[in-house]
Amino acid sequence: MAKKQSQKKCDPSPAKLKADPTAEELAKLAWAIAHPARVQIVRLLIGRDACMCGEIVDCLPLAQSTVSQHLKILKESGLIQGEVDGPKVCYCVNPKRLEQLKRLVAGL
Amino acid sequence: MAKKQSQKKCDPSPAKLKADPTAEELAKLAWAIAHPARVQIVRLLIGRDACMCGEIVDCLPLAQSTVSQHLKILKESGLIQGEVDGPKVCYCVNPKRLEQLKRLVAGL
DNA sequence: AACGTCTATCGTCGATCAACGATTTGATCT
DNA sequence: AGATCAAATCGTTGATCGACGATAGACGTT
Repeated sequence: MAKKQSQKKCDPSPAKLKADPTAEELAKLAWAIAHPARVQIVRLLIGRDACMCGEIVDCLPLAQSTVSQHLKILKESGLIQGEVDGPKVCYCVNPKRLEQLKRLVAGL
Repeated sequence: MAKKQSQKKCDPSPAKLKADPTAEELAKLAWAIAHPARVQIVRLLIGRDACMCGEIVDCLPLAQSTVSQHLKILKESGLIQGEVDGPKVCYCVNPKRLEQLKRLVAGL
């Protein structure tokens, strides 16, 4: 008690908690939904199973370019994917990635 | 702002995406763990049930002031709480808030 | 080929984050 | 009181976000 933890470090390795791939993975996925607009987009896609960019723009009080940016962030996280369908792009959620997010959060 | 978007024809019930408190709530909680260091802090607190700030600093490759900032963010999200214990501060997770996060993510 | 539509990207701007060192605050002990 | 240690806050810096308008690219249609 009241002993200075100069020797009793929390981690024996000097690398400390550096090597924690799941922490970065979870942070990355959490970051994807760390904005109300992106949460709504994800929910929209889950509810509709698929949706074009234009529809999403119509559903949100944001400019088209802003929505496109949010979609890009979501795509980079792997939570959603968009396949080109002619002149349009059809977005849908990536179930595996969504499951991974749920698993990581549930495992906290 | 957003005074020019005149209710497009996205959905018969546009109010659905307007007032969406859970989206903001989820975004807020997700934001709290949207950084690897904060994920590690939360895990640390869950694993130890309680932890002093100094211990957390020793566990992370970050300066004390930086850790303190992350703790502040986590505290503001409600995910953790710190009670003053003499000269030190004992941090612990807020189980209710953590449950809420898990529920919101699982409910996606 | 030219046009119109849909989407992505560019450039900009203000606001915020993340990191640090230095300093201040707060509580305990001698 | 004074010394000491723990934690929070201050002030700064560089990087990134979030928003937008404007523009460029891809594709089907005329």
